[in-house]
Amino acid sequence: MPHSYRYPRAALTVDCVIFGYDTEDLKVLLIQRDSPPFEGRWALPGGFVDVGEPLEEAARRELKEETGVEKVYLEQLYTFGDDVKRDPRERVVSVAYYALAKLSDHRVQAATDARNAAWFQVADAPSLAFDHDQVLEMALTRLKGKVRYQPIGFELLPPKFTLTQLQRLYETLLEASLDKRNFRKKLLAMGLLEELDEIEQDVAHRAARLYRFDKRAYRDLQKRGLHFEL
Amino acid sequence: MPHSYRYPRAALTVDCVIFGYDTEDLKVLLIQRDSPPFEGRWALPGGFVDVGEPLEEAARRELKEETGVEKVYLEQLYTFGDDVKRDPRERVVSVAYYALAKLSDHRVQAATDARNAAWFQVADAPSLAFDHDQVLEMALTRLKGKVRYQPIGFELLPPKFTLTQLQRLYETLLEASLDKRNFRKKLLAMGLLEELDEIEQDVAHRAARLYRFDKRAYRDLQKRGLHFEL
DNA sequence: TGACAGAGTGTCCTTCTAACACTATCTGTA
DNA sequence: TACAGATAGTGTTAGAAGGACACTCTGTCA
Repeated sequence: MPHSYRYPRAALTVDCVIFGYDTEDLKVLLIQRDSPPFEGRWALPGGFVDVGEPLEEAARRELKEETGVEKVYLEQLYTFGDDVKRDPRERVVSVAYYALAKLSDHRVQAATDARNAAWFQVADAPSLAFDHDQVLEMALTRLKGKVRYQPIGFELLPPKFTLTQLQRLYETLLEASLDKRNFRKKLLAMGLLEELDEIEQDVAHRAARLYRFDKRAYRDLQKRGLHFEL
Repeated sequence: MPHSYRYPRAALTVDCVIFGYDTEDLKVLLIQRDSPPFEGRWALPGGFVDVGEPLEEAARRELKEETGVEKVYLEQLYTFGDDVKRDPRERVVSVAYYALAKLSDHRVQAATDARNAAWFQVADAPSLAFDHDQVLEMALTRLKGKVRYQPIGFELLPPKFTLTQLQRLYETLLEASLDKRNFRKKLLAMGLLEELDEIEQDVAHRAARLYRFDKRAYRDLQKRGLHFEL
């Protein structure tokens, strides 16, 4: 049953840039397109928004359908719609979201939707379909900016982590190396970390103490105007 | 000539939050709606995006049509589309832009498009049509956040200004009072201000020296990773 | 038991931040 | 013409935060 409008309308899509961290590298979740345009090329998960569907819900739905990943904290990134030919078929405006996910929590269900989904190292991701290279780059810039003044880094680690893991994560995101003592001093001084009575297991050296992110302290801090600043 | 699609589509609009500063208060540019829905109510300037039109261009066009204001630096704010009933007529997704304009440069052309347009003090703007109260609030939050680490404040002043004017502007935006000596020290140390050989005219007290924003120095700084931070 | 791998820990110097008050200059009026 | 009013302009100091820096501790494995 076709739907008619007095004037032609752009199609509306959502795309998701999902970052994950793997004790080593920053990763991004991609799918392989199974139909034209860009058949076979890798792309960000995403798709068309239903007319009765909230934008963020559409993003979540597509993400789950295409990769099996769910329950991530999505944040709106930007709406891409200045290039009217960004989709070769017709005018498409796309609202991009981004998120941080713990890789450990999100083993990808390959080919849920008859599609291939996989984590790629951000550093050597393939060239993507549509303008998704641009979208990814913007998400990365935003992530790097945001991590400086909001402790979002915690989202990328397992619930219990060592200070060294946390430091490595920040070093990866900020592309800088940080002083161990200063890093610890600063983070502990913020009071956002809860020291646990547990230590790492199964490592071939002295085991490090485990910490947990103290969400309550974080919320309290936020109300009084947080200054995070690494 | 009607246009048909296999699935129903949301309509796409743009809205503009234009801030201006008036040596006293922060203002926002509003229009009065001349037709339903919300006939007679004040709203943000904006309207439907043409299918072949880039988003930002649509925002600029609507802004000019409805208020006469042009040549402002628009930045994308957010895309509102989670409430599917935000427009009572049908599903409408709106991409919001915001901008800073010098009030002196932009005397509003009243009723350009058979509509009333006017600057309102942000503090006592009327309740707006659609979800525009929310949009305005978000723009304000963004502006306040941004002003801390990017010297956007300069956009809101005439090309030549005194340090006191600049300080008042920041005090208005940050809703805080700043120490005169510290403020001057810090701003001058950044090297973004060019001291002119001119002073204020027609004031009933000692005339203050005029300054200009040094865009070249700003661009140079930005490349080396700007730290503005008031 | 010794070599290896990373954990954990303090001090000092420098820089930035915040608090603070008086004199200078111009105008307008008595 | 002088004085009252209004705002311009200007430095110092004390405390806090940031950044540089190196060695000992603890566990594992060969």
